[in-house]
Amino acid sequence: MTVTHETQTPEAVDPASLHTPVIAWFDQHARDLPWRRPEAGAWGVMVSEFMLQQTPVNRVLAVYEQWLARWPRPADLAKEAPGEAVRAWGRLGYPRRALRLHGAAQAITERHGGEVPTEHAQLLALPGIGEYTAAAVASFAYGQRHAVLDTNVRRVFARAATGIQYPPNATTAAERKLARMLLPEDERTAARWAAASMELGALVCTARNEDCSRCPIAEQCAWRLAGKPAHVGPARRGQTYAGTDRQVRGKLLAVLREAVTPVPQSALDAVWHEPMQRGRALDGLVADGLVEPLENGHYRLPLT
DNA sequence: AAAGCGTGGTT
DNA sequence: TAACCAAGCTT
Repeated sequence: MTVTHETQTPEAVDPASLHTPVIAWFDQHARDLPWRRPEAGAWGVMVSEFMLQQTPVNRVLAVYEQWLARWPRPADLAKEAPGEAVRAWGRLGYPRRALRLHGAAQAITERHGGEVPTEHAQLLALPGIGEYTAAAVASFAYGQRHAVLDTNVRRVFARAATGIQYPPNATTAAERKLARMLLPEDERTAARWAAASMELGALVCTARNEDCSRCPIAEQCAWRLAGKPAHVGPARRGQTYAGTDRQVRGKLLAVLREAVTPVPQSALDAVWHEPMQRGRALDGLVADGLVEPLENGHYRLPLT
């Protein structure tokens, strides 16, 4: 049987021997991020998780602060027009996240009395919340015991436990099983471990230019002990962007974000020369609920 | 289940 | 410079 990078058996690792050094390292080196402060609350944690989906911390910080100042509770956002959420989202990218966060705020207001739900299943049922975000909110905001598998943690586990440079493109059952095996039994320790292992991946065990000299578990790292073998397997999915519908959508929505009043078709036509692709992109934005077409041929961010 | 979905900094 | 990378979700 061929052993691929996806089915490779993890080295025998003693979970407990990882928890203590990683958590101790976290105590020393954790960044002071606003959503980690007590006053952030579950809503702050949830907002940060939406914004951090595929978007770097540095770009999120300013928008996060403005967002929480303007909408300090889910109900505050829920009563706004969805277009205001899209506008406030600014240039974070993937603006459908803004729409979903707005929808999640409405659901929280209607179904959960305005409080971010504590149960993983209830979180998972909210728009824009998947496996990772549900676990992250439950763990970071409520101190619960969940395997929190984001790209950072997956990379740390791939290296430290499995001995490979990069995890598979999509999260596998084997990764989930490993994450559950490594999760501390004690709830408080598990929540600490989730944040600590993620931070380790973000600051030290990075995708490129990892710094093993600063790693608290370098001596136990299967990948390092194996001589840091180079990644084998399918290349990571490339994200071509230039000339795609995504780029056109971005340009169209940028015009609408800046506009205070509805925008004429001509203003949108100016952002892209090719009419077919331009029309397809605009139709897509309307279908997604990111843009509202008016009777008079003008467009705006959605009021409802 | 593979593809689509933004944006900008780094290498 | 083109490719890679960044706390994923949805269909």
